[in-house]
Amino acid sequence: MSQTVDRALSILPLLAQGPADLGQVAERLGVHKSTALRLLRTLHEHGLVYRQQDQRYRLGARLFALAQEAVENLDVREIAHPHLVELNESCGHTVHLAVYEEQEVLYIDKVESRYPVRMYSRIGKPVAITVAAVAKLLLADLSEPERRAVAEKLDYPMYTSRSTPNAGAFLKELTVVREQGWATDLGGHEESINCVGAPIRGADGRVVAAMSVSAPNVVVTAEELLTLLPLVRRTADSISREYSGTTRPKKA
Amino acid sequence: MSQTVDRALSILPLLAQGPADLGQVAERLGVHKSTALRLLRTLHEHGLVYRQQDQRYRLGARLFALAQEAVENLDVREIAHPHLVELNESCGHTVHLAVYEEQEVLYIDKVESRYPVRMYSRIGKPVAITVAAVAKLLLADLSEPERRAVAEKLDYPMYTSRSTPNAGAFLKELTVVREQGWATDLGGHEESINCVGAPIRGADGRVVAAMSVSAPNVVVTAEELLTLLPLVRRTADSISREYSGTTRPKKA
DNA sequence: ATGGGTGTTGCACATGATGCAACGACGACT
DNA sequence: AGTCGTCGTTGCATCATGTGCAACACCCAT
Repeated sequence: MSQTVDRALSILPLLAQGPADLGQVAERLGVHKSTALRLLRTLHEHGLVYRQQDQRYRLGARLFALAQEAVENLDVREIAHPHLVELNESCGHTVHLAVYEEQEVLYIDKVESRYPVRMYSRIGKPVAITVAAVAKLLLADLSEPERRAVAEKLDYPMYTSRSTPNAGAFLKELTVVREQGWATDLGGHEESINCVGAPIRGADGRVVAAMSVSAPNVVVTAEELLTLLPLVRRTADSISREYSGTTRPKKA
Repeated sequence: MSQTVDRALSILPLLAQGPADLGQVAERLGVHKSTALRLLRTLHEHGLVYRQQDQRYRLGARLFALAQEAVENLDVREIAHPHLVELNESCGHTVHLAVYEEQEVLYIDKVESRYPVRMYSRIGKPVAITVAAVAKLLLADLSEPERRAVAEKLDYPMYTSRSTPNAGAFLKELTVVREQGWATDLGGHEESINCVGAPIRGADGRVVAAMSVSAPNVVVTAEELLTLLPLVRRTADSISREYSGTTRPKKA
């Protein structure tokens, strides 16, 4: 809508692919060098873009700070976190929390049991939307036309032989998930990893987030993991209750 | 430099403090509502801003994705990570990696030993620049006038009684660090926590990053932690060598 | 019904963004 | 050493673009 801003913002994803010099930016934006320069300078002033020694531009530090603050302001996360930790302590597996936004599902919290894995490598990263348990839960709550629209637009990469193959299968799965109120991912993303998840609902009953427990085959079988389902659902419900309590419903 | 973009970008930190509605944004920007609307729409199209059910705006998901990709493109981090893990395994303490950028020092990697702490609460967050070992290392490498300029501009919060009290003390400390090639933070940020750090240098000898090992008093005394210094320095040097090898020096 | 509070649209104006061309700095190549 | 080529930078004239206004549409509360 605003051409100037539009152009400026287009620089960010461009630089996300790697550093670029002024000429490259101008070219890929389709504008004159001087224009690109001014945009970059403005981005620079706001710390979104950084100029390294070789004069090339790359994404800047303020982006982290912003993403940081953004995630910390999500009240669902705030409320859910202690519950996630508790669940993790009682079952020992990895626990995820995710939300849906603009056709994307992304993790906003994670509690990992054993290894001190680089957690940020996941947080913020888009989830494998067609197979993850949390993704199914979040999408299942959309209205039927919305679900259909999203399902059509998605790609269906076959991570494994048990990945969701196409839109039809996905919609069907969503219907099941919607009715049963929980979801699984049995080796659909990585052959040896299974997940069980449950939805977190706001005061109006709509799904605002989803959580899941993941564990590799080598630790527990899928059947064993499924025995955790009641516990997962209880946890999700606790979070829902607490969240509904603090949040004053704006809608009917 | 570009007024429109400048205004648009000013919205981001504003929203970082919490969701806001159109009126609030317009007011705090000092522009007409319709202007704010157009800016927000543009930000929205790029996914940097999200509109929640109550119509208020908050920071959007793409921000994470961008911050994500940004950090993953830092080649120092890529190279350093395995070394950090190794160091962590041999000493058991928390290991940090940080860089300097635009008068700020920020963590870009962290390996934590025991607890599955919410690691992202730190990564990307600005470091306590006047006391942290890594901050001293990074700033010590600046030219003398730069150091002075930065030191003057900083605040010197007294986190503890051993925090760096003022610019003079800080500059003095930087000189020491510069000469000895390593740095410590002995309870300067949190009373019970000590750190030892060493610089990582590029092919041209300039400090490109800094790493440190941190441990609370209750686990090891400061003296014991200092015995790790040789190991920390060796690790930093290994990273430096590897980084210098892969990076083709652009400057003399 | 009525009022105040939102968010939204269309439009006339001029501000501010644009591309050009010329300059300067630096390195490379001969 | 000299010259060419590349890249970033600047000032400027043009007019496309962003701007604020005022009116409208909407929702909720009274």
